[in-house]
Amino acid sequence: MTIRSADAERVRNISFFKQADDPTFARAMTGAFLQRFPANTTLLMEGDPVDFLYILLEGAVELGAGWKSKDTTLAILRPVSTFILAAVVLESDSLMSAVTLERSEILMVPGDSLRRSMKEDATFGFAVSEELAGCYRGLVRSIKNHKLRDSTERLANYLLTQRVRQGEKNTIVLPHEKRVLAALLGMTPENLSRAFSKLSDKGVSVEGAHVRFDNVAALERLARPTPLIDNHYAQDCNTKGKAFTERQQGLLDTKSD
Amino acid sequence: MTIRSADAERVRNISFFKQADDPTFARAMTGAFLQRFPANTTLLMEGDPVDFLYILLEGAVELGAGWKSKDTTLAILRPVSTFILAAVVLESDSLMSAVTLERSEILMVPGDSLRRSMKEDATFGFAVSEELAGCYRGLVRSIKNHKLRDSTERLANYLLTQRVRQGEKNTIVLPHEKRVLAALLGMTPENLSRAFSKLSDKGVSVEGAHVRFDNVAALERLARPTPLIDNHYAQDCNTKGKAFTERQQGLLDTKSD
DNA sequence: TGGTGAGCTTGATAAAAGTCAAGGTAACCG
DNA sequence: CGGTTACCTTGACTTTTATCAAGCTCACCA
Repeated sequence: MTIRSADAERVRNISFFKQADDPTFARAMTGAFLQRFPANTTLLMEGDPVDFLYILLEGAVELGAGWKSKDTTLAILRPVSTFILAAVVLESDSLMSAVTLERSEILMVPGDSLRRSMKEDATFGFAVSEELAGCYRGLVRSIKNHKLRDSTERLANYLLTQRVRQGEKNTIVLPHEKRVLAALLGMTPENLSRAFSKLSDKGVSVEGAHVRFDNVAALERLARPTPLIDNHYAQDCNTKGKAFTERQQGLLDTKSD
Repeated sequence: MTIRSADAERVRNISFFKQADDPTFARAMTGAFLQRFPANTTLLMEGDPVDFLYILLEGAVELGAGWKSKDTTLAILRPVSTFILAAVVLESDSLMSAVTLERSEILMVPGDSLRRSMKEDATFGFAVSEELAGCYRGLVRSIKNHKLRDSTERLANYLLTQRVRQGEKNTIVLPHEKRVLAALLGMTPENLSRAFSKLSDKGVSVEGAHVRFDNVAALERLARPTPLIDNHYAQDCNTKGKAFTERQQGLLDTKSD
């Protein structure tokens, strides 16, 4: 198997592999291999059969979809993220396309291995169910974000989420190009610019990828973040003493399918 | 246990219970009870802790969400459907509210029983994973439907889907009030009316809940249905010889969380 | 050093969807 | 049977978002 042990370690730390014991983990990884892709490589097109679970270890991947000459971005993934887990579980065709945005390293795990491990080890299977449930809830959040908020409100909440993740400082660095950010927030680059200028009222100033907050209270008054939509903490969280992961995802952020 | 055997039979036929053996099924149903609710009863509010898996046996339920005085419908469920499965698996709070639209019968299954069965029986656990994966894909379809199509296109595709499900006849009966249908399709009742009149070009005529199609070809030319968005067959389907269920759902139709 | 191009912004315009107000129809009920 | 009510439709208007067309900035490079 062509996997460096450092990579194996990172994969093991993914929520649903963490709970697997060693033999199950080894069996789930049977036939897995690491592959490197340049930027702008299409990994998967809509409708393609899905043979592997993809685990992004380095780089960035955009999940998208198109219809009648329109295109839309469904999620931008950053390491470490898995994608098309749902299609793997169902042995069905992909509903989205996947394209690298940067040079990326991706671990490809054969669907058969994963499904077999799930069927043999109920604990591991349950962990995958938790992962799928978390992904589902991420999409519910996305839909709420889109249907209940206008573009300026979505941007305001995105900025506040980034601020929390980057340590509650009064400046943040945008992790994507603005056109990518616009796609992620479901608007055109033009409207992203306009949304930023609407937020200057609320003490938001932008210079390149740097955003400064001079009046967080005013921004929060507009944004009204809520745990029922915004998942400020993308890492593991704790409920009833049991650790599990529920990632923010889909149109909001990182990690999908 | 207060469950009629006729109801037990219907529950057993739900995709992910069908695959369970009898002892597992019995264990998953430990402590389950049937409850009747009048119309317009709130079963669950956003943010409520979720203690039960809900299985709708009779009636209709709307799943919705709100923010800042706005409200939106995420799905309309019809029997037999489960809901808030994802929250049950994760033992977390509901991200959506659930309200009966009609007098309804609902089987409430304790979350503990379900989770325990999943952890004890890998086959059952895998079946739940398949269900969650199907739900996830239903939401992906919903998002694509919303982001890639305008309201008239969504209506056109909805009508074609109903036509397939109701037997490819040239008339169908709308299964919901128009205002409910509007919510389901993500538009206002006013715009639903306008969308219907835009479709009169394509041979669509409406009288009350009855819709007639006089030029299906023209309608399809506008609607351009695709299996990557529209799931015409809400029932079980077959892939690689193995039966599994992938329901259409979310904003498109029936069945959720 | 001056050109080239990608990314971003700005303004003008157009399309899509929501809002508000009025009216029509049909079922239900006193 | 007349009146109330819920639902649907229609028209005028507003808001939101997308589109198109310039321009601007800045890094990169011949």
